[in-house]
Amino acid sequence: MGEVNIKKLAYELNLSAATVSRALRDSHEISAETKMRVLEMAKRLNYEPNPFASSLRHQKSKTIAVIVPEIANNFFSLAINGIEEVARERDYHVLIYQTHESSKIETSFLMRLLSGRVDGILISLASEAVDKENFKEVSKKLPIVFFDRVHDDIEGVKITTDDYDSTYNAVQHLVENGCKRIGYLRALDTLSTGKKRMQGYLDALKDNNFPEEPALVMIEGEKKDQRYSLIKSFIEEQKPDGILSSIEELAMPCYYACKEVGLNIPKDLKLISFSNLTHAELLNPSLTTINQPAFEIGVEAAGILFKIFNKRWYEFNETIVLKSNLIKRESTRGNF
Amino acid sequence: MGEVNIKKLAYELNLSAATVSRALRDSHEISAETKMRVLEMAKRLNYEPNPFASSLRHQKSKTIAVIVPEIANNFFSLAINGIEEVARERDYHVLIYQTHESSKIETSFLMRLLSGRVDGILISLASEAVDKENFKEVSKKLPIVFFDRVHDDIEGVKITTDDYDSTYNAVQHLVENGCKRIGYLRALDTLSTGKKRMQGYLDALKDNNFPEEPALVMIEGEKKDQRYSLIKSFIEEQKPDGILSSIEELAMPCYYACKEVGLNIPKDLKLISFSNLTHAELLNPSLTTINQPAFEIGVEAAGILFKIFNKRWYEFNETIVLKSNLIKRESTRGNF
DNA sequence: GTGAAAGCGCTAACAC
DNA sequence: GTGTTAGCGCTTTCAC
Repeated sequence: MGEVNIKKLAYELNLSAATVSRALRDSHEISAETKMRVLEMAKRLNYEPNPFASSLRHQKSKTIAVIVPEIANNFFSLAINGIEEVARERDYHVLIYQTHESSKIETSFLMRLLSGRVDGILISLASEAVDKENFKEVSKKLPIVFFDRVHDDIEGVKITTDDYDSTYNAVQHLVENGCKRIGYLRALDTLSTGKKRMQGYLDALKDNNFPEEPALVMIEGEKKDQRYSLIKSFIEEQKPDGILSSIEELAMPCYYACKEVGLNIPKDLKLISFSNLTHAELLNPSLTTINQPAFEIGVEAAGILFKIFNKRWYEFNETIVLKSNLIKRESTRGNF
Repeated sequence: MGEVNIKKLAYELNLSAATVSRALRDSHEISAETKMRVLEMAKRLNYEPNPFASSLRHQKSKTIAVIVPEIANNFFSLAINGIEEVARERDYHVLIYQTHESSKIETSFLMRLLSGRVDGILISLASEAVDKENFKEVSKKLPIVFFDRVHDDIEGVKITTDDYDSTYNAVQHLVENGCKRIGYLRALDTLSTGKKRMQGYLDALKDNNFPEEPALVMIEGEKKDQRYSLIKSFIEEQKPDGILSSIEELAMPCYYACKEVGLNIPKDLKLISFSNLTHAELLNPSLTTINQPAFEIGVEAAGILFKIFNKRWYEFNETIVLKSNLIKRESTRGNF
């Protein structure tokens, strides 16, 4: 309840509300002197315009929504960081929502946002299978930019990384370092992001004349608390000498499992993973990572959204691909 | 621009807007049948109430603001996670702002929020010296809850951890493991949070009859990119056999510095730090941490804010202290 | 260059 | 139980 409003300013200045409003918006119809007087009074009384009144009037909110699976995640928190910085530059506000990988929650957020609360949406999809129709519905009414976790069947503007190349090159790196049985820890398999990562792995194996061996692909179950035991038995049963993890959350348990099983990384098993751990360097052993430019993805995604605001947004249907970085460290060092 | 509004619904149903509005809010004055009809039509037409209109009417926004130094930080992202979950339960929206430790940016956010855009604020203060007057001004108009990074001179509701005990006990642990020269990496010194951590360190030294030695307290400079070199020379010059770091960001460089200087953790130097690293266990060596209940702090802070909404908020001036956890690992193992 | 009036969508008094 | 009216604060025709 900003108690001082335009009416009050107008009263104090012996002007009409209309004039004050125009002066505040620096309209050319207002004399320099009046503008001065208004601005001064506004400052003196600590006037803050009521955002709801002007949103109601303009049908725009100066607010964007960010929907992510989790905030407490090295990748997403960095991306949000980038988004927030861009938004701040433009005096926009950022609403944040986490889906915890549930498409039901995701959908309910999207529906709620159709009310006009935001001018646009930045979203990284939940891994649970999505309702494509929903997105079509939403994107008819609201500009929406997808980042990192995207789906081919859902049209729209997308910012991703070179997922296919990343896993392809990662496998290549493992092969060069002598791996013969390369396991893959699969995740995000309902999303294009996950499919591309998987395909890069498969194609790289093929190009190296490795036999197809489905058992070397570990499929994550529903429950997150089963990850560790799943990985442990995977390692024990399949005896891979290299593991490529498609998400950071599956790579960490490998460390624990190897310790438990008595395997040495990298002597017995080489490990590489998508990760935005700031201190992958300090792990024991340091982790070879596929490092995604998370901050830049956030900046890019937000940047595109603002571009869309300034044009007719539905003209856009592009996909921008940023490059990830393969950072070689001890976990893949040496040959066998 | 939710094109379907109450007027449209009213028109379709041959009712007045007021009746529709009442039906939607489940008013007791409306007949069961009418309610049914309205609800059905609303669903059929995908009606979403315009949040700005109702905010304007009610002078409340169903939105809270979270102001933190950084989002991409293990502690803050977890806290935000907790906040978001609580907000979601209550159908509230969460705006996010990062100050990058600048009190100027912090102040400008606070001022902008006075417009009524949010019903309350959760804030973790920037380390840069704060303008107390500002907060008094803001908290007159808006409920505000401080968490973790708090300031004694600023009145208000606060959620913190047992900072003094944490450092006191950490020093105790180092002493028990044979440390004779315990260095302290100081940060947040303008805030009570930082002062309490420092005091816990000082008192623990005194209680163990250690001589006062100001040079063993490393004061962080302005520039973050100087952290590493600062720490390196600190270690070389002061030759501490134990280091207590008041923030995670100062502990990580210790690893690099020790490697560079040829010191072994924990054989030559024991290290302990405040940290919410998920995988402190996997560092080389694993890091003994003071683990703050970040998620719970977020939940608690948001919970209190909602309590304040339901009562007369200015009655509150309490401080809630949650306990941190000292998790002993290899970086402080053994005696010399 | 300034003012009066209407309206964005919703809701609460006040009718009946 | 339902309708009429006014107004939240801001902006924008349309007057003058």
